[in-house]
Amino acid sequence: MSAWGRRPEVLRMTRQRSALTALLEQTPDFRSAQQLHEMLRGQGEAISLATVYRALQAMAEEGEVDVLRGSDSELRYRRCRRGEHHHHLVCRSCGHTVEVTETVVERWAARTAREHGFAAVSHAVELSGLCASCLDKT
Amino acid sequence: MSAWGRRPEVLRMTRQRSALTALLEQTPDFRSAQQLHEMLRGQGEAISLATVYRALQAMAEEGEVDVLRGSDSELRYRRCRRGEHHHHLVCRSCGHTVEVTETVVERWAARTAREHGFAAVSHAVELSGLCASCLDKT
DNA sequence: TTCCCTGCAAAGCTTTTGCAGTGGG
DNA sequence: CCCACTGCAAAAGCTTTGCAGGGAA
Repeated sequence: MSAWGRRPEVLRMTRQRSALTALLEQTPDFRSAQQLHEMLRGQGEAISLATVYRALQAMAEEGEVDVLRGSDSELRYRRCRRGEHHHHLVCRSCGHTVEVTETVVERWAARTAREHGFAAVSHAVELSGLCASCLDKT
Repeated sequence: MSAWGRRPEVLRMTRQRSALTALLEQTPDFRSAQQLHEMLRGQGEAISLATVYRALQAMAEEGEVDVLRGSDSELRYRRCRRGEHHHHLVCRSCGHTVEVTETVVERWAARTAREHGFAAVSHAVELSGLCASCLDKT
Protein backbone atom coordinates (compact mmCIF):
# COMPACT_ATOMS: atom_id res chain seq x y z
CA MET A 1 0.00 0.00 0.00
CA SER A 2 1.12 3.60 0.30
CA ALA A 3 3.50 4.89 -2.33
CA TRP A 4 1.42 7.24 -4.34
CA GLY A 5 4.76 8.24 -5.69
CA ARG A 6 4.30 11.89 -6.50
CA ARG A 7 2.17 12.71 -9.49
CA PRO A 8 3.02 15.36 -12.09
CA GLU A 9 0.93 18.49 -11.94
CA VAL A 10 0.21 18.44 -15.64
CA LEU A 11 0.12 15.75 -18.28
CA ARG A 12 2.14 16.59 -21.33
CA MET A 13 0.73 15.70 -24.70
CA THR A 14 3.57 13.97 -26.46
CA ARG A 15 3.59 12.20 -29.79
CA GLN A 16 3.33 8.81 -28.08
CA ARG A 17 0.58 9.93 -25.79
CA SER A 18 -1.59 11.33 -28.53
CA ALA A 19 -1.10 8.25 -30.66
CA LEU A 20 -2.28 6.12 -27.77
CA THR A 21 -5.20 8.42 -27.08
CA ALA A 22 -6.22 8.33 -30.72
CA LEU A 23 -5.99 4.57 -30.81
CA LEU A 24 -8.10 4.19 -27.70
CA GLU A 25 -10.59 6.60 -29.21
CA GLN A 26 -11.26 4.27 -32.10
CA THR A 27 -11.03 1.03 -30.18
CA PRO A 28 -14.42 0.02 -28.81
CA ASP A 29 -13.34 -2.97 -26.73
CA PHE A 30 -10.96 -3.69 -23.91
CA ARG A 31 -7.38 -4.34 -24.94
CA SER A 32 -4.31 -5.24 -22.95
CA ALA A 33 -1.32 -2.93 -22.74
CA GLN A 34 0.63 -5.33 -24.89
CA GLN A 35 -2.08 -5.49 -27.53
CA LEU A 36 -2.27 -1.71 -27.69
CA HIS A 37 1.49 -1.57 -28.02
CA GLU A 38 1.45 -4.01 -30.92
CA MET A 39 -1.34 -2.11 -32.62
CA LEU A 40 0.66 1.11 -32.39
CA ARG A 41 3.81 -0.52 -33.72
CA GLY A 42 1.72 -2.10 -36.43
CA GLN A 43 0.62 1.30 -37.65
CA GLY A 44 4.17 2.56 -37.68
CA GLU A 45 4.30 4.39 -34.37
CA ALA A 46 7.60 4.32 -32.54
CA ILE A 47 6.73 3.76 -28.92
CA SER A 48 8.05 1.50 -26.23
CA LEU A 49 6.06 -0.93 -24.17
CA ALA A 50 7.10 0.78 -20.96
CA THR A 51 5.69 4.03 -22.21
CA VAL A 52 2.39 2.39 -23.03
CA TYR A 53 2.21 1.00 -19.53
CA ARG A 54 3.10 4.32 -17.96
CA ALA A 55 0.67 6.27 -20.10
CA LEU A 56 -2.19 3.88 -19.42
CA GLN A 57 -1.45 3.98 -15.73
CA ALA A 58 -1.55 7.75 -15.73
CA MET A 59 -4.75 7.82 -17.76
CA ALA A 60 -6.36 5.34 -15.42
CA GLU A 61 -5.54 7.54 -12.46
CA GLU A 62 -7.07 10.47 -14.29
CA GLY A 63 -10.17 8.41 -14.90
CA GLU A 64 -9.74 8.65 -18.65
CA VAL A 65 -9.73 4.90 -19.14
CA ASP A 66 -11.49 1.97 -17.52
CA VAL A 67 -9.36 -0.86 -16.25
CA LEU A 68 -10.55 -4.43 -16.21
CA ARG A 69 -8.90 -7.52 -14.84
CA GLY A 70 -9.85 -10.65 -16.70
CA SER A 71 -9.51 -14.26 -15.72
CA ASP A 72 -5.92 -14.25 -16.81
CA SER A 73 -3.28 -12.12 -15.16
CA GLU A 74 -3.33 -9.16 -17.46
CA LEU A 75 -5.09 -5.85 -17.19
CA ARG A 76 -7.18 -4.56 -20.05
CA TYR A 77 -7.94 -0.95 -20.82
CA ARG A 78 -10.53 1.01 -22.69
CA ARG A 79 -11.36 4.64 -23.05
CA CYS A 80 -14.04 5.55 -20.57
CA ARG A 81 -17.26 6.65 -22.20
CA ARG A 82 -19.26 7.88 -19.28
CA GLY A 83 -18.67 9.70 -16.11
CA GLU A 84 -21.07 7.75 -14.03
CA HIS A 85 -20.67 4.41 -12.45
CA HIS A 86 -21.22 1.48 -14.76
CA HIS A 87 -20.41 -2.15 -15.37
CA HIS A 88 -19.37 -4.20 -18.37
CA LEU A 89 -20.78 -7.05 -20.35
CA VAL A 90 -17.84 -8.58 -22.18
CA CYS A 91 -17.82 -11.23 -24.89
CA ARG A 92 -15.32 -13.86 -23.83
CA SER A 93 -14.69 -14.82 -27.42
CA CYS A 94 -14.05 -11.54 -29.23
CA GLY A 95 -13.78 -9.06 -26.39
CA HIS A 96 -16.69 -6.95 -27.58
CA THR A 97 -17.92 -4.85 -24.69
CA VAL A 98 -21.19 -3.23 -23.72
CA GLU A 99 -21.45 -0.72 -20.93
CA VAL A 100 -24.30 -1.24 -18.58
CA THR A 101 -25.78 1.13 -16.09
CA GLU A 102 -28.11 -0.21 -13.48
CA THR A 103 -29.33 0.74 -10.10
CA VAL A 104 -30.61 -2.67 -9.06
CA VAL A 105 -27.15 -3.95 -8.31
CA GLU A 106 -26.11 -0.74 -6.63
CA ARG A 107 -28.97 -0.90 -4.22
CA TRP A 108 -28.45 -4.57 -3.55
CA ALA A 109 -24.78 -3.98 -2.78
CA ALA A 110 -25.52 -1.17 -0.38
CA ARG A 111 -28.22 -3.12 1.41
CA THR A 112 -26.13 -6.28 1.70
CA ALA A 113 -23.19 -4.35 3.09
CA ARG A 114 -25.32 -2.62 5.65
CA GLU A 115 -26.87 -5.89 6.78
CA HIS A 116 -23.42 -7.27 7.54
CA GLY A 117 -22.08 -4.20 9.27
CA PHE A 118 -19.74 -3.20 6.47
CA ALA A 119 -19.08 0.36 5.43
CA ALA A 120 -17.33 2.13 2.59
CA VAL A 121 -18.34 -0.67 0.27
CA SER A 122 -17.45 -0.72 -3.38
CA HIS A 123 -18.57 -3.35 -5.80
CA ALA A 124 -17.09 -4.93 -8.88
CA VAL A 125 -19.49 -6.57 -11.26
CA GLU A 126 -18.47 -8.03 -14.56
CA LEU A 127 -20.61 -10.09 -16.87
CA SER A 128 -19.03 -12.27 -19.50
CA GLY A 129 -20.65 -14.38 -22.14
CA LEU A 130 -20.85 -14.85 -25.87
CA CYS A 131 -22.13 -12.01 -28.01
CA ALA A 132 -24.64 -12.43 -30.79
CA SER A 133 -22.15 -12.35 -33.65
CA CYS A 134 -19.85 -14.88 -32.02
CA LEU A 135 -22.82 -17.16 -31.51
CA ASP A 136 -23.60 -16.92 -35.22
CA LYS A 137 -20.11 -17.85 -36.27
CA THR A 138 -20.48 -21.19 -34.55
CA MET B 1 -7.53 -21.74 -24.10
CA SER B 2 -6.91 -25.38 -24.89
CA ALA B 3 -4.43 -27.44 -22.97
CA TRP B 4 -6.51 -29.20 -20.45
CA GLY B 5 -3.34 -31.12 -19.89
CA ARG B 6 -4.62 -34.49 -18.75
CA ARG B 7 -5.90 -34.67 -15.23
CA PRO B 8 -5.15 -37.49 -12.83
CA GLU B 9 -7.97 -39.90 -12.22
CA VAL B 10 -7.58 -39.81 -8.48
CA LEU B 11 -6.22 -37.33 -6.01
CA ARG B 12 -3.78 -38.84 -3.56
CA MET B 13 -3.92 -37.71 0.03
CA THR B 14 -0.33 -36.96 0.90
CA ARG B 15 1.09 -35.39 4.02
CA GLN B 16 1.39 -32.01 2.31
CA ARG B 17 -2.08 -32.19 0.87
CA SER B 18 -3.76 -33.01 4.15
CA ALA B 19 -1.85 -30.29 5.95
CA LEU B 20 -3.10 -27.79 3.41
CA THR B 21 -6.64 -29.11 3.61
CA ALA B 22 -6.56 -28.90 7.40
CA LEU B 23 -5.26 -25.37 7.25
CA LEU B 24 -7.93 -24.27 4.82
CA GLU B 25 -10.49 -25.92 7.03
CA GLN B 26 -9.66 -23.63 9.91
CA THR B 27 -9.06 -20.49 7.86
CA PRO B 28 -12.24 -18.50 7.42
CA ASP B 29 -10.93 -15.87 5.03
CA PHE B 30 -9.30 -15.74 1.64
CA ARG B 31 -5.54 -16.20 1.62
CA SER B 32 -2.98 -16.14 -1.14
CA ALA B 33 -0.96 -19.21 -2.06
CA GLN B 34 2.11 -17.58 -0.61
CA GLN B 35 0.37 -16.74 2.64
CA LEU B 36 -0.85 -20.30 2.99
CA HIS B 37 2.64 -21.56 2.28
CA GLU B 38 4.09 -19.34 4.99
CA MET B 39 1.46 -20.41 7.46
CA LEU B 40 2.28 -24.06 6.81
CA ARG B 41 6.00 -23.48 7.18
CA GLY B 42 5.28 -21.48 10.29
CA GLN B 43 3.61 -24.45 11.89
CA GLY B 44 6.53 -26.69 11.03
CA GLU B 45 5.21 -28.34 7.87
CA ALA B 46 7.79 -29.17 5.22
CA ILE B 47 6.19 -28.22 1.95
CA SER B 48 7.32 -26.30 -1.09
CA LEU B 49 5.63 -23.32 -2.62
CA ALA B 50 5.21 -25.10 -5.92
CA THR B 51 3.32 -27.87 -4.20
CA VAL B 52 0.98 -25.38 -2.58
CA TYR B 53 0.28 -23.86 -5.97
CA ARG B 54 -0.30 -27.23 -7.60
CA ALA B 55 -2.53 -28.45 -4.80
CA LEU B 56 -4.64 -25.31 -4.76
CA GLN B 57 -4.98 -25.47 -8.51
CA ALA B 58 -6.15 -29.04 -8.32
CA MET B 59 -8.57 -28.27 -5.51
CA ALA B 60 -9.96 -25.33 -7.42
CA GLU B 61 -10.65 -27.55 -10.41
CA GLU B 62 -12.41 -30.00 -8.14
CA GLY B 63 -14.48 -27.16 -6.77
CA GLU B 64 -13.14 -27.68 -3.27
CA VAL B 65 -11.92 -24.10 -2.95
CA ASP B 66 -13.14 -20.72 -4.13
CA VAL B 67 -10.71 -18.55 -6.04
CA LEU B 68 -10.79 -14.80 -5.87
CA ARG B 69 -8.76 -12.29 -7.79
CA GLY B 70 -8.19 -9.08 -5.88
CA SER B 71 -7.06 -5.70 -7.07
CA ASP B 72 -3.45 -6.81 -6.95
CA SER B 73 -2.08 -9.53 -9.15
CA GLU B 74 -2.40 -12.45 -6.82
CA LEU B 75 -5.08 -15.08 -6.47
CA ARG B 76 -6.61 -15.82 -3.11
CA TYR B 77 -8.14 -19.08 -2.03
CA ARG B 78 -10.61 -20.26 0.56
CA ARG B 79 -12.29 -23.52 1.30
CA CYS B 80 -15.63 -23.62 -0.42
CA ARG B 81 -18.70 -24.21 1.67
CA ARG B 82 -20.11 -26.63 -0.82
CA GLY B 83 -23.34 -25.54 -2.27
CA GLU B 84 -25.08 -23.11 -4.48
CA HIS B 85 -23.81 -20.15 -6.31
CA HIS B 86 -22.73 -17.27 -4.10
CA HIS B 87 -20.72 -14.09 -3.92
CA HIS B 88 -18.37 -12.55 -1.40
CA LEU B 89 -18.29 -9.49 0.76
CA VAL B 90 -14.65 -8.99 1.69
CA CYS B 91 -13.12 -6.58 4.17
CA ARG B 92 -10.32 -4.80 2.39
CA SER B 93 -8.50 -4.21 5.64
CA CYS B 94 -8.44 -7.59 7.37
CA GLY B 95 -9.68 -9.92 4.64
CA HIS B 96 -12.66 -11.12 6.65
CA THR B 97 -15.17 -12.64 4.28
CA VAL B 98 -18.91 -13.14 4.28
CA GLU B 99 -20.64 -15.35 1.77
CA VAL B 100 -23.70 -13.87 0.22
CA THR B 101 -26.43 -15.60 -1.66
CA GLU B 102 -28.87 -13.55 -3.61
CA THR B 103 -31.13 -13.94 -6.56
CA VAL B 104 -31.56 -10.27 -7.37
CA VAL B 105 -28.20 -10.06 -9.05
CA GLU B 106 -28.65 -13.35 -10.82
CA ARG B 107 -31.84 -12.25 -12.41
CA TRP B 108 -30.45 -8.87 -13.33
CA ALA B 109 -27.45 -10.51 -15.02
CA ALA B 110 -29.62 -12.85 -17.03
CA ARG B 111 -31.97 -10.11 -18.11
CA THR B 112 -29.19 -7.72 -19.06
CA ALA B 113 -27.42 -10.37 -21.11
CA ARG B 114 -30.59 -11.26 -22.97
CA GLU B 115 -31.29 -7.65 -23.76
CA HIS B 116 -27.91 -7.34 -25.46
CA GLY B 117 -28.06 -10.60 -27.35
CA PHE B 118 -25.49 -12.35 -25.23
CA ALA B 119 -25.69 -15.99 -24.23
CA ALA B 120 -23.87 -18.33 -21.89
CA VAL B 121 -23.34 -15.47 -19.50
CA SER B 122 -21.57 -15.83 -16.21
CA HIS B 123 -21.16 -13.10 -13.68
CA ALA B 124 -18.52 -12.15 -11.17
CA VAL B 125 -19.64 -9.99 -8.32
CA GLU B 126 -17.40 -9.02 -5.46
CA LEU B 127 -18.13 -6.52 -2.77
CA SER B 128 -15.34 -5.02 -0.73
CA GLY B 129 -15.48 -2.62 2.15
CA LEU B 130 -14.56 -2.27 5.77
CA CYS B 131 -16.02 -4.68 8.29
CA ALA B 132 -17.47 -3.62 11.61
CA SER B 133 -14.47 -4.58 13.71
CA CYS B 134 -12.01 -2.81 11.44
CA LEU B 135 -14.19 0.28 11.65
CA ASP B 136 -14.02 0.11 15.43
CA LYS B 137 -10.25 -0.09 15.47
CA THR B 138 -10.02 3.28 13.79
C1' DT C 1 14.65 26.71 -18.72
C1' DT C 2 12.20 23.43 -16.22
C1' DC C 3 11.09 18.93 -15.23
C1' DC C 4 7.88 15.62 -17.42
C1' DC C 5 8.32 11.95 -20.69
C1' DT C 6 10.77 8.30 -23.17
C1' DG C 7 13.62 4.17 -24.33
C1' DC C 8 16.19 0.49 -22.92
C1' DA C 9 17.37 -2.95 -20.09
C1' DA C 10 17.18 -4.95 -15.77
C1' DA C 11 14.50 -6.25 -12.02
C1' DG C 12 10.12 -7.68 -9.53
C1' DC C 13 6.13 -10.50 -8.74
C1' DT C 14 3.17 -14.16 -8.86
C1' DT C 15 2.60 -18.46 -10.97
C1' DT C 16 4.09 -22.39 -13.93
C1' DT C 17 6.98 -26.11 -15.51
C1' DG C 18 10.90 -29.66 -16.39
C1' DC C 19 13.06 -33.31 -14.18
C1' DA C 20 14.39 -36.89 -11.34
C1' DG C 21 13.41 -38.97 -7.20
C1' DT C 22 9.65 -40.52 -3.67
C1' DG C 23 5.81 -42.74 -1.77
C1' DG C 24 0.62 -43.56 -1.76
C1' DG C 25 -2.72 -47.27 -2.87
C1' DC D 1 4.24 -51.95 -9.03
C1' DC D 2 2.36 -47.92 -11.13
C1' DC D 3 2.15 -43.30 -11.66
C1' DA D 4 0.59 -39.22 -9.01
C1' DC D 5 3.10 -36.14 -6.06
C1' DT D 6 7.07 -33.46 -4.45
C1' DG D 7 11.13 -30.35 -4.24
C1' DC D 8 14.20 -27.47 -6.53
C1' DA D 9 15.42 -24.33 -9.63
C1' DA D 10 14.74 -22.36 -13.87
C1' DA D 11 11.43 -20.17 -16.77
C1' DA D 12 7.43 -17.70 -18.00
C1' DG D 13 4.30 -13.79 -18.25
C1' DC D 14 2.90 -9.24 -17.14
C1' DT D 15 4.30 -5.02 -15.16
C1' DT D 16 7.44 -1.78 -12.91
C1' DT D 17 11.61 0.87 -12.34
C1' DG D 18 16.50 3.14 -12.61
C1' DC D 19 18.90 6.03 -15.40
C1' DA D 20 20.35 9.28 -18.75
C1' DG D 21 18.96 11.84 -22.64
C1' DG D 22 15.14 14.42 -25.02
C1' DG D 23 11.37 17.50 -25.71
C1' DA D 24 6.81 19.87 -24.26
C1' DA D 25 5.37 24.39 -22.28
